[in-house]
Amino acid sequence: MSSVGASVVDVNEDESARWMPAFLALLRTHARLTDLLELDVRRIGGLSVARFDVLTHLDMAGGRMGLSDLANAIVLSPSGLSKLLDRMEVSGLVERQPDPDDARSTLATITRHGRAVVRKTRRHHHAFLQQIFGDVLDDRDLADVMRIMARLDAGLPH
Amino acid sequence: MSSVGASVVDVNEDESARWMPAFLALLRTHARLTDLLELDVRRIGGLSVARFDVLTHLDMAGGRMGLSDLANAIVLSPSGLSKLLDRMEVSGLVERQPDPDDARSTLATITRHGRAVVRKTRRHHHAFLQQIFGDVLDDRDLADVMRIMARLDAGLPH
DNA sequence: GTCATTTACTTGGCATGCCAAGTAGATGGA
DNA sequence: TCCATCTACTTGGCATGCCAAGTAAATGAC
Repeated sequence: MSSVGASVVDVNEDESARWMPAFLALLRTHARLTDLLELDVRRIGGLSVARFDVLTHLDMAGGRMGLSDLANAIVLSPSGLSKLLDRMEVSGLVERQPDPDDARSTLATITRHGRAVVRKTRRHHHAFLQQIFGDVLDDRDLADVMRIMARLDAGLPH
Repeated sequence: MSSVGASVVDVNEDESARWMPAFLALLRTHARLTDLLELDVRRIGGLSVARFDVLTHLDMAGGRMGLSDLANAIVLSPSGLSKLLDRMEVSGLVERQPDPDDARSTLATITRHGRAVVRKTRRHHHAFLQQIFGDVLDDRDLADVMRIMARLDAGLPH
């Protein structure tokens, strides 16, 4: 699923950086969290997160989207999406249709089966998220998360 | 590199969960952070994070480790490590040697080249981490991160 | 001592992803 | 109108990962 990575674990030969424990905790907890989310989504309807993302966006968009928009929405390269849709078509989750307005473009369409699976998955998954994130943190925690993430974001290049 | 995933972005059809913004901020910032770390490691010496992890652990362990221990240390499946080492041998970063104490076991050994690359990478990478994480957060932020991650950890199944 | 288990890897097969290159249709300017 | 460019995808090739199955060696129970 995902690894914490020792990219930094043993880097402090010289000075034991004071921020290292917090950084490692962040990586580790995030890894555990996302692993669980991945497993949860997979458990409910057999979807990978990538497939779930595609179906979620299609469903929210009314059932169909242009591939470019879709790739952009789920942060996936065009080639990655192309191959993902190939596999999802085999699974009967989506279909491709030519765009009547632009012959270069292709529309991805969610199937009845795909819609049923994603809606079921979404219901259960949301409940799971509530349980392992929402119920655990209080308002102060949430505010702190927002503040810290904002500071990190602001400090990041670009 | 990595995607935030819409796994939860659009899940709140009914109630807009109050924790959603914090959760999304956590995912997004973590994704940006790890993408940058990946790029940084790659830029310095051409290593992927997986390769860097292997070399780091080997170097710290004095140059050689049993494959099982190594796989465990970097949180990688045995088959994943086996294939990773195949590729790293081709690149001249590591070598395999039979374990004199147990014919089932294999030792991974870092090469001179591997050692040079990982040490150079480590120096630069640590400085980068200091810059985008250590310099940005103050002691209160770090304490908050630790507290929140601990709460989440405690609430996670298992 | 012998055989069922366990342990340690390797391989084959599949899922994901990315980049580079190729194909085809759409567009803008001369 | 015609061609250089763009835009939208698809393909081929490679890197990572995981699981299931296969091979070999070490261990443990009798």
